[in-house]
Amino acid sequence: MPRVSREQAELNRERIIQTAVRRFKIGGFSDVSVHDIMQDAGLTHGGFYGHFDSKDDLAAIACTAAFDQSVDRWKALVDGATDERAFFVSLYDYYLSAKQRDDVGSGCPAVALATDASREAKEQPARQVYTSGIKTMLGLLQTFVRGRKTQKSRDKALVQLSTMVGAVTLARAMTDDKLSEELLEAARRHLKTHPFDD
Amino acid sequence: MPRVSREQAELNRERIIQTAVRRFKIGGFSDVSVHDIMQDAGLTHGGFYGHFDSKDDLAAIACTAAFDQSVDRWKALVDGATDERAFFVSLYDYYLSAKQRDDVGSGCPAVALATDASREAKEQPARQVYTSGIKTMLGLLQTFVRGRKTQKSRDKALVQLSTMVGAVTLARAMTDDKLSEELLEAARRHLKTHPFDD
DNA sequence: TGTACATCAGTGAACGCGCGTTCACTGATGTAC
DNA sequence: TGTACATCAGTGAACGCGCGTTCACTGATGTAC
Repeated sequence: MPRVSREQAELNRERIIQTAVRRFKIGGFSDVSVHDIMQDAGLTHGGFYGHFDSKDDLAAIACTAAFDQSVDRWKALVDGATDERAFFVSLYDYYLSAKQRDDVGSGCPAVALATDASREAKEQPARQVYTSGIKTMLGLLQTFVRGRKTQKSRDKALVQLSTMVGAVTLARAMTDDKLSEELLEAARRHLKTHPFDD
Repeated sequence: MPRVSREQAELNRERIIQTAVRRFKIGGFSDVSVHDIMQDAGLTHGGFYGHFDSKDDLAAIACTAAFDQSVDRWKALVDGATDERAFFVSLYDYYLSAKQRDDVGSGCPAVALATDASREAKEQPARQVYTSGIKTMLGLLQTFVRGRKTQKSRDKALVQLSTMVGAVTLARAMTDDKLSEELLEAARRHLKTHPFDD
């Protein structure tokens, strides 16, 4: 059934992007094919180039969408928290949970796309989008660290993100469930014990 | 020139493995082809299956070799250090350096292969090898943490590795050199300021 | 509001290419005498 | 030690397959009157 309404075409485009976000996070840019994404979105591969210039083009767009969604989720945690400490505790509990570890498709793009971004050329839009996504997250973290303009608060945000990203990255790779849980639990305990303003 | 000596054949095999270690760390398991590796090792692709059962087989073997080399490097740092604190400082300075960030082929497999491992099925040998490599590294770290049998020292090792892996992973993905350096510097400063036995 | 036609979103066959793997072949190496 | 022959490490063409991308086609949507 060719030719759908413009409204439907726009919905299809959005569905392709959302599917790409999920698939790229799970499988990486190069292991997920245009055919995979289009089929998953309920369309055929030929129509892809009516929506996007190339697979790389979609990768950059999907990367942008992924960080937008993730940043929105963080902001929702901010709104739901009574003070800075409560924000960080809810962030740790969410970020370092088994749920976020296992549901890669819905999880944080900072973890899922880090290696994919680093393997792209520096000129590739997807890698630049990834970099600016990380900057946004660091900015958000630092905003909620006490004494937010100091070197110490900056370091805190950088180390905090590194620890969270590293813990989830390692936890996802383990075949040993107990060790995987231990990694998340240790990071949670550490970050809560050595709070953002120590 | 077909048929080389058995000695030379063994050297060729070792060269293929070493080439695979470097290439897989840089490009990932699936983006590096058998042809790439064989050519890089100065051979033609057809001979590959005289040495290995499959590409997956090589991936597992290369993963083992990569961790062996990395663990040896850590042990050399142990031998070169006067006390535990000196060991950790030299580890941080080495691990969180621009050199280790930029030379992915020679760098730590825990960072380079983390996402590749996590995208393999749990039954895949390469992922199991990755997991046991991480266990070895954690064991080494914990051995040199004061009070090495406590929950605290275990957590310390887990968090330490997470922070190092996360910082290098993110630093590698950044297109912004200053931010990349900042990530490494913040992790170095943090880990040295909050020492292993705090 | 109804009709005639132009537009264009989506389809699926086709393209050239590189992949992992196989295999008949080559000729130096290894071995038996 | 020298010779004859078997072995087998490495070669490169070939396989079926899936990739990103292109394109002629279809028929419902959008538009002009």
